[in-house]
Amino acid sequence: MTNIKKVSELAGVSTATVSRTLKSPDLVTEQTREKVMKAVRAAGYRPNWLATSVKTGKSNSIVVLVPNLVNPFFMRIIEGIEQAAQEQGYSVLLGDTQGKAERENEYAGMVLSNRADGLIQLDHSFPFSESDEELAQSIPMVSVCERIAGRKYPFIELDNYAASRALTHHLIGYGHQRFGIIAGQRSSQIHRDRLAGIKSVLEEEGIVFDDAMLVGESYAIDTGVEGARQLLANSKPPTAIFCFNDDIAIGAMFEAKRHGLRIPQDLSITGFDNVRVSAYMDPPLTTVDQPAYEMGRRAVEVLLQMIRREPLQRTREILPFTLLERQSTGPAKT
Amino acid sequence: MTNIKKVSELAGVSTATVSRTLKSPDLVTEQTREKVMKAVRAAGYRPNWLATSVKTGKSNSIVVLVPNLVNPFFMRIIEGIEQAAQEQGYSVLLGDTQGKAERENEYAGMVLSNRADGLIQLDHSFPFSESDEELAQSIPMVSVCERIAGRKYPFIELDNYAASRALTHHLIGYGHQRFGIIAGQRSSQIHRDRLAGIKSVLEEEGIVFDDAMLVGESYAIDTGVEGARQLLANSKPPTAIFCFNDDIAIGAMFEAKRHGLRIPQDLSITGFDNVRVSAYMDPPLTTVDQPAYEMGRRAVEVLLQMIRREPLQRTREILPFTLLERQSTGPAKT
DNA sequence: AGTCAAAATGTAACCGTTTTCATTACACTG
DNA sequence: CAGTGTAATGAAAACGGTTACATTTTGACT
Repeated sequence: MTNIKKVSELAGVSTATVSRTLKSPDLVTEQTREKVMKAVRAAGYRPNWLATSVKTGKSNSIVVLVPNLVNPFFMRIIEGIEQAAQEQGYSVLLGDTQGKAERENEYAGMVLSNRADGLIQLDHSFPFSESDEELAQSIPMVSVCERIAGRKYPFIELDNYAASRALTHHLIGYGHQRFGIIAGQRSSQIHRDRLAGIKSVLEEEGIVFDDAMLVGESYAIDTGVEGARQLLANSKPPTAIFCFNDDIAIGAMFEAKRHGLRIPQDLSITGFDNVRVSAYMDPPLTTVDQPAYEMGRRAVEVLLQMIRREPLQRTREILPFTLLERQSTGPAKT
Repeated sequence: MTNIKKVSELAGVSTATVSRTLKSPDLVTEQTREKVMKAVRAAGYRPNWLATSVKTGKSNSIVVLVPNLVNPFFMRIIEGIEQAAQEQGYSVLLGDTQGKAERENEYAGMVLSNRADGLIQLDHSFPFSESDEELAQSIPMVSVCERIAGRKYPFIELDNYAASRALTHHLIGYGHQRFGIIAGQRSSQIHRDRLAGIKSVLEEEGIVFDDAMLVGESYAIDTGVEGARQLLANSKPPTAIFCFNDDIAIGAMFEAKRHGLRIPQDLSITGFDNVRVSAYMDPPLTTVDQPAYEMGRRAVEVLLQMIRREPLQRTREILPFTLLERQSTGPAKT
C-alpha cells in the first residue's frame, strides 16, 4: 500500500507538505509542488479516502432510501439525486428497503455511524428505529414525493391535491359521472391528498362517490389488473378509472381490454407520474407529469444545505404538475 | 460526538474492552459486557464506521457502474446486486455514468482510493483511466450482461448467441423470410453475439440478410420508433423485426401501429430482456427472459470472492435464457 | 496454600490522513 | 547589519477506532 509517508520520503519532504500540495496547492512553492507531484505520480499515490474522511469527519456520502427499484418513477428521481450529488462531490449509497422497517433502520443507522452525512427518504416512514430516536433528531434528512409521517422534515413534493382536481375536472369535462379509483398504499399522505382532490371536485359537482369504488393497495401493475377486475365486475361499472400511478393504469388498461372494452370509447383511464412508457401505450396514457428528475436534484440541494448547517429558505416545496391529456381518456359512453 | 473513549470512561473500562464487547463479545465477561452495553446505551454510542474502516482497511462497499438508470432492466440487476450485497454486509455506491468515460474514471477511482473494495460494471467499457491502468490491475471487478472489452475480468452474462438463435427459429417457424433488426450500441459484445446468432440461423436456412435492414444504435424507446419508421419505409418491408431490447420493441410496436399495421398479423416483433411491462403490452411481447435479478446476485458473489482473494471456480458464467412466446409474433403474412 | 495455564483486561502502537503550532528561510526596512 | 514580518516547511498531535502485546485475574489442580 502506497501511503503519504512513502511519497513524502520519495519527494524528500514532510507528509504535511504532501498533504498540502494535494489539498491546498497554493500553500506550497512552485518547485516543491513539482517535486511532490512527481513523487505522487512515481508512486502511483492516491490519498486514502477513508483516512481523509475520518480525519475531517465528513463522508461526503448520502443514503437514499427507496421502497423498491422496480418502479421506474423512483429511478428517475434517483437519477436526479445521483447527478446533483455527483456534481457536489457527494456519492450515493443506495438503500433498497422493500418497505421493511428493519432495513430502513439499518440504512438509516449509516448516517448515525458517520458512514453518510445525510439521508433522502422516498417513502413516507420515519426510517430510524425507536432506539435511535434521540440520535436521529439532529441528522439531515429530506423526503421526496412523500412526507415523513408525523414529522417536520423538509420535503419536496407535487401538489397532489391540485393535480387530482385537474384530472377530475378533465374527466368531468368529458361527461363522466361514475368513477373508480385504484389506489396504492393507503397510509401515505399522497394517497390522502389525491383522494381528497378527487372527492373535493366530485362534491362540488354534486356527484356522490361510492367508497366501494375505491380499490387497490399497492403501486404495482398487478394491482391495476386486479383492481380493474373488481371495478368492472360491478353491476354499474365506472366509466372512468383514476389510477394512482402509471403502473396501475397499465395493468388496468390491460385488464379492461381483456374484458373487450375499448379505451377510451368504453372506459377512460388515467395514470399518475408519467413514466417513460406511458406515452407509448395503446392508447397513450392520460397522466400527470411529475418533474421527478428535478425533484431529485432539488432534494439534494436542500439536504446539502442541512448538512452544511445553512439556514433553509423553505422547508416544504410544492412543485408544479403538468396534466398530460393523451388518448386514454375521452367522452363518457352515454 | 460520543466516541469510544467516553463510553470506556462511563463504563470504567478501557477502550479496548469496549471495542471487544462490540466486535467480539465472547472475549469479554458476561458482567463487563453488561456494564459496557449499559454505557453504550446511556451514551447513545455508535462506532464511527469511518474509523473502523480506516483501521481495518476495508470499506465494505462496492461501486456499481451503470450507463443509465432509465432502463428498467438495469434496475432489476441492481436490485439483485443490492440485496446480495446487503446480506453480506456490503453497501452499494451507485454510479450513473451516462456512458461517459470521465464519469466512469471518477467512480472507478473510488476503489483505488479505498472508498470501495470492488466494482461491478454493467457497461462494456474498461472504467479506469489510462493513468490508473497499472493500479487497476489488481482490483476486484466483475461485469454483468456485458463483457469488458479486451480484458479478462470475470463476467456473468446470458447466452445471447443461443437466445438469438432461438428467437430466429421461432420466427422462421412462423414462416418469416424478411427480417429487420433494430439494435442498440454496436460496440458491445452482446450486440455481436445477438447479431451472429440471428445470422447463423438465417444462413443455415439459406436466407440472405440485407444489411440495410439493420438499424438503430441505442437501447431507447425512440430508437425503436425511429428504427421501425426506417424499416417500414422500405419498398420490401420486413415481416418480422428483432428488437435488441424490450424498450426498442415498445417503440417499434408503437410506430408500427401508427402505420396502421396489426401485430402480429401484419408484422411480428420480438424484444429482449423481459422487462416488467412487456407482458402487459398490446399485444404482450414475445421476448427473451434474462434472469436479471439472479445475475445481479451472482455478480456480487463472484466479486466478493475476488475481494476475499478466494480462488474463483469459474471466471465466466453463461446463464440460461427463457424464450417467452407471447402474442407479438405470429405467422408471416403471405 | 502454591502453581500455572487460561481468560480477561489494560496499555499503547497503529491505520493514513489533516492541521495546529513551531521553526526556518527569506526579503525588506531602517 | 540587526530587526522584523511573511511565506514555506516540518514535527507532532490529533481523528476514532482496532489489536498485538503485556499484565492482571481467575480458577482448576496439586
